[in-house]
Amino acid sequence: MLQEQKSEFTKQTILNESFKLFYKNGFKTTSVDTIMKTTKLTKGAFYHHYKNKKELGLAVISLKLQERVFKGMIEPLQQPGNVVNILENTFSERLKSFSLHDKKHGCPTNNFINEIGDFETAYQMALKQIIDNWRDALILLLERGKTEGSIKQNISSASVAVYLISAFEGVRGIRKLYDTDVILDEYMSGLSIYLQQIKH
Amino acid sequence: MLQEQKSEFTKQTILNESFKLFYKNGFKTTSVDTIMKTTKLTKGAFYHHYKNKKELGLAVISLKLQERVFKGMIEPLQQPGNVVNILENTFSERLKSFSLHDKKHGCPTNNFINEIGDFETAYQMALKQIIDNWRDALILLLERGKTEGSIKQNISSASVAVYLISAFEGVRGIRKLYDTDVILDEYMSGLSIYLQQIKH
DNA sequence: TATAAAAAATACTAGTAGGTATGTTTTTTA
DNA sequence: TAAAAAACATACCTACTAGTATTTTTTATA
Repeated sequence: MLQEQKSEFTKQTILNESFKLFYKNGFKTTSVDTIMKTTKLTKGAFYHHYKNKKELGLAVISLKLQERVFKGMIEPLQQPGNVVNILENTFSERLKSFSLHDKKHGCPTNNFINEIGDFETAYQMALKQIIDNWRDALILLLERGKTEGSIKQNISSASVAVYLISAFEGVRGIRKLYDTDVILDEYMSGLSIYLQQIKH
Repeated sequence: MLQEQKSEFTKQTILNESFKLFYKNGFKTTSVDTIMKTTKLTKGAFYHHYKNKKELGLAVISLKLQERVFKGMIEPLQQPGNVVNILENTFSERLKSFSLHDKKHGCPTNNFINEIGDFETAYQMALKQIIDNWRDALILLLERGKTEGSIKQNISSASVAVYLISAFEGVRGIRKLYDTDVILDEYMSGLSIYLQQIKH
């Protein structure tokens, strides 16, 4: 295999395994040794590709988490159709689509935010980028709804966007405490009530 | 000093310092050594009063966190007055009352939930208790509102309760990423919009 | 006031953490 | 095909981790 391809493959493998382990066991409490054991590689390989654990953490945030939020929560907003329907579908369907694993361990982005969002500026900024992108995409959709007449004119799109994101991330955490989906069903019903209010 | 009093004082000191350090730096990443250094006591004292770190963690959850949520978010719900006003005041005033430290580090309960809510059943259950109490208190208030005619009859109190809690906990995390209170203002405005919908 | 018991201090263990120094293997290139 | 460079492996270092064993100090009690 070409050296460049092989090297890139190794780096991606480390990144992917790291994401999984951070998601399952937390960032700070997952050691470089543990990561490299799952990749069947050694520490030498790790420190050849990444400067240190911090650089890996930032890579997981700006590559894995960013992509996950984009595909799951932002891209679905950019379709044509009724704005309120898109909102309800995006938030509800996303929740329904989660595996047991993903329900148990919450939102990987929210986990990072709560674990290291107040730890170092570099992490803070990388995570902020994700939320800002999400918020902006929601605002854009809500403004389209106002233009099309499906969303009330007198409500602040930014406020609705932030409230929607907050509730979603919040319930992803709270669900960790329960063994059933009752809390998710209640969330979805609570979301519906909210969307009724912003509908024109 | 009486032995019993002195002993209880020491145990409380360890508990209080632990809460502060867990809040600031996380549970898993705060060592028993670090805790005992701030108390000016030694490891011998710690392991005399607590079986292990897990027991301490559970004590912080069921004593410190429980009390904090009760005083800040449950007790204010149990006053007489218009239900919608009580809800708006409780959630908004609480946010406004937070110090810079508390804004920076989010909600200590939510931090525990996201860090170890999926780690061990014992933690899960202790944390679940807090959320259940909060949820129950909100449902009780909303049901009173329905009886009094200030809250719409056809909305599920449990759903509204869960959505309110989720959004509150969610924004406490997200605020960590920002250096300003803009996100909190947007949350509060988004909350207002929600409460308009459930008002009769 | 001697003795027992509780509270706390000291010294230690075995295991894990991030990171480094150096060696070996593989691939590229001249 | 030999030398250079990149990819990866091995061995190790220092600092820190939860927890234990033992000793000293303080307090209660007979």
